[in-house]
Amino acid sequence: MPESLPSPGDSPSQVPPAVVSRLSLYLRELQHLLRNGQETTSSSDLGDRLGFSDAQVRKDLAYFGTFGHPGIGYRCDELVAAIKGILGTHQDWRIALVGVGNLGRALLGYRGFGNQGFRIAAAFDSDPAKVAQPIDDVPTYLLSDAPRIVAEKEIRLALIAVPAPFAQEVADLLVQAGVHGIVNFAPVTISVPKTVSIVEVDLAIELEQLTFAVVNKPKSG
Amino acid sequence: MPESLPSPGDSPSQVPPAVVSRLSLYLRELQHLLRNGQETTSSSDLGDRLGFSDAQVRKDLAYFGTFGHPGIGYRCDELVAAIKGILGTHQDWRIALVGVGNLGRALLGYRGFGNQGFRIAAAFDSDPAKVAQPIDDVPTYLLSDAPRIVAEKEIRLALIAVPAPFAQEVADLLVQAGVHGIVNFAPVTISVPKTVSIVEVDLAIELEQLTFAVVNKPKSG
DNA sequence: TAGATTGTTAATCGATTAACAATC
DNA sequence: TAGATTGTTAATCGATTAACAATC
Repeated sequence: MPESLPSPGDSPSQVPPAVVSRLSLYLRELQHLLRNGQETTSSSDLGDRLGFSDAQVRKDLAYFGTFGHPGIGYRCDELVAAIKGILGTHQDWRIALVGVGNLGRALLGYRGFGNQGFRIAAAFDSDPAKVAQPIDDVPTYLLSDAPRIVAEKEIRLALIAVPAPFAQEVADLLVQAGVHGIVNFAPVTISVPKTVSIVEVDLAIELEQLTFAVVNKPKSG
Repeated sequence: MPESLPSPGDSPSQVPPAVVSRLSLYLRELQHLLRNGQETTSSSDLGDRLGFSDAQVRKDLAYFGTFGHPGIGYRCDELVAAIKGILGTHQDWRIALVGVGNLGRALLGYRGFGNQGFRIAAAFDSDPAKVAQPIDDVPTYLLSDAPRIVAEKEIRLALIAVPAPFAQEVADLLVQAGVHGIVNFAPVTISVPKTVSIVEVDLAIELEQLTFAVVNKPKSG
């Protein structure tokens, strides 16, 4: 039987960042197994599916507690709940989206946040024409209303989908408004206070990782 | 004066993956410096801007050759050319996009590939209605035409932007058609032969990394 | 020249892997 | 019970940092 579920904030102060991203992969795979009716799994099964060793799966989880059953493995539903607790996604998170261009609209239309505990609760743009009406049921506002709306709706995360030259000022405004975490899609490094977390997603960089790998493959053309 | 430019494929067989992703960040920052008229930089300047140590910048570059000038630093244009050579983006890459939904259309409309050496040369979907006409000047085709079009246009990279349940079969088809590298936006782990490179981009996972960081911040609410 | 900065080696630090007693 | 599998410790491996001679 597992210990009491971990509550967010309990995590040991020094967990390697790589561990946290694997946790997300474990979660995704466990949810997949559950959908297929599989009730338990083991560190070697889970590792095999994702390309990690059984030892790594167990070590990663051990940073946060003991969630398995010796001789049995892990109950998928228990481990899902445990990992959600660790990642902080047992609660729902409201998100602000800034920038209602092509990418912004795609993010607004993306189903797939929902079942992971995320919801875009407001979208902002500085162009009045783009925020004239709700998009995919998400209310839209002028960027200048962000401080008020973020406070009212208790929004803590934001997605920045504006052109690169505006990303830093938008980030500053969001931080000012009380946002604690930002995913930045603009291809520029932005700086935020140490109290704010940031994740950068840059498509060109992902593609460069790919070309490097392709060009340096052992052999195949 | 730098050695001859590295040509793709020259890279030492064992370069840590983290080094390659920093290389992309160096490139992005160097291009930013160039646009601002800055002709040279140093490992400590570059490191400061991105949050790395000067030693790390120099060590990363040393995996691939010597590109700096002792006492002077690095000429931005030389280093840009060198890094593009390493990453393989000195040449242009043609890309296939599969899945013309919300995300697919956003990717088609994304300006920002272009100046990094990438171009979406064809878009595919299995719904005839979605591929009735070009989108943002990109020709669209039925997915079943992918093998022929990929060969004709000498496409080597692909973006998968289809719903999760279809991602694996689309990947299989693309590999069959001769694609060497895939960026997968579907929230599912897909497997490809060892000769094919893959990069996974999952928005929910990025957000989970963020909530973990937010929930575990030293202190701030 | 003196000051700045590289490329590289050696030392430190951190993460992964292997092994195994404890458990079901 | 015998077989399976965990959680954890110790050993290995790899990446980062610090230091410095060489260079401009």
